[in-house]
Amino acid sequence: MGTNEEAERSATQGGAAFLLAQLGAHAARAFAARIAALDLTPPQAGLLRMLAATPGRSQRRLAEDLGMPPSRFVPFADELETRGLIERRKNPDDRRSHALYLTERGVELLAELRKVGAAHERDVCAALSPDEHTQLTALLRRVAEQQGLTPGVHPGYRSS
Amino acid sequence: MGTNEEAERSATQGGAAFLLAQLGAHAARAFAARIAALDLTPPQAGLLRMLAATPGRSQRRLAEDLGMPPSRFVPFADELETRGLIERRKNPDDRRSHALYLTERGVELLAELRKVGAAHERDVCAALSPDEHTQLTALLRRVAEQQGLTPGVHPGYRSS
DNA sequence: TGACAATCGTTCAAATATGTAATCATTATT
DNA sequence: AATAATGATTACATATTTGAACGATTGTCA
Repeated sequence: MGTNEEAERSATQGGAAFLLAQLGAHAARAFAARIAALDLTPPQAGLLRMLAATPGRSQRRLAEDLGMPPSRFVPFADELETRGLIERRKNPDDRRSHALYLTERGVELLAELRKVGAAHERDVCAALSPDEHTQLTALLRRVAEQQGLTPGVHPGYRSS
Repeated sequence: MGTNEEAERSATQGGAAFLLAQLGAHAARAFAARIAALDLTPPQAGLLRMLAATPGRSQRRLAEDLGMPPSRFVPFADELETRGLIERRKNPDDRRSHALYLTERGVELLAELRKVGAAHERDVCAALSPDEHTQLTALLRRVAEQQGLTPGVHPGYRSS
């Protein structure tokens, strides 16, 4: 009678949690492919966004929110600084920490990034009507909030 | 007027695509933490599910669907075989390929896995009413289908 | 004030993971 | 029968990631 099959499907493979993981990986990969045209990886794009939202943060806190160990953050920020997208300044109040800021070029690239993000959003949700799109976003936002996720922060990699 | 802020939020950080990526990573990580109690990683759980769905497939096809190169699949299957969860049998029709099957213990562990999956589903969607839960699942399923995702297959890692 | 612990950024070496190419057995092609 | 192609495996070379250690600076407390 196929009840067995139905139960299995709904439990692990067809449930919302699995679909979230599957679609999340798909959306992340598609986004990565798009921003590769700007020579950016998702964590790099994340840093630019974080600096636009709250400039002048220390590397340690940024690394924490990005979910990477400080030792890995150093070469990560190095490349972005070499490319002239971000800037390290000495914090006058605490001279051992570096405050990070977007450069002018960084702000420009962020504008490009937003265009790409909008196109990505449209593409991923192409199956839905405008109403449904709004509906989905609202549901997801509530789930994210209840799960304790920080808005706008994508913890790509976990660590110690 | 805050319109600027609003636009930025909706474009990249608050859109459905970003929420999908964020929630997907969160759900995947939470699931990984749960099945760690069974000494399983997400790819390992995926293989068990795939073998339950269609037994006797060749390693190459399984590796393909799992998104890993065949060379990496070998030690991956080795461990599961050592632990007595899966079994390699010579395919009589084509003796160079190995057909993979679940052992009895593998079937038992899969039952445990389903319980964990159900608990995970409940936890992730705790913010939603039963109706909303159904609604979300339906929306996600349509998006997944339109994006061309294979049902029940989570391409954890991409490769060549 | 001065000694000591804690923090930030950084570097470095070791462990780990990952992909590519070569290898062996078997099967398909001609 | 000779040759090409395929599946599983191995070997190796390379990249990634981690954890500890270090110098510089700041906080704490006697």
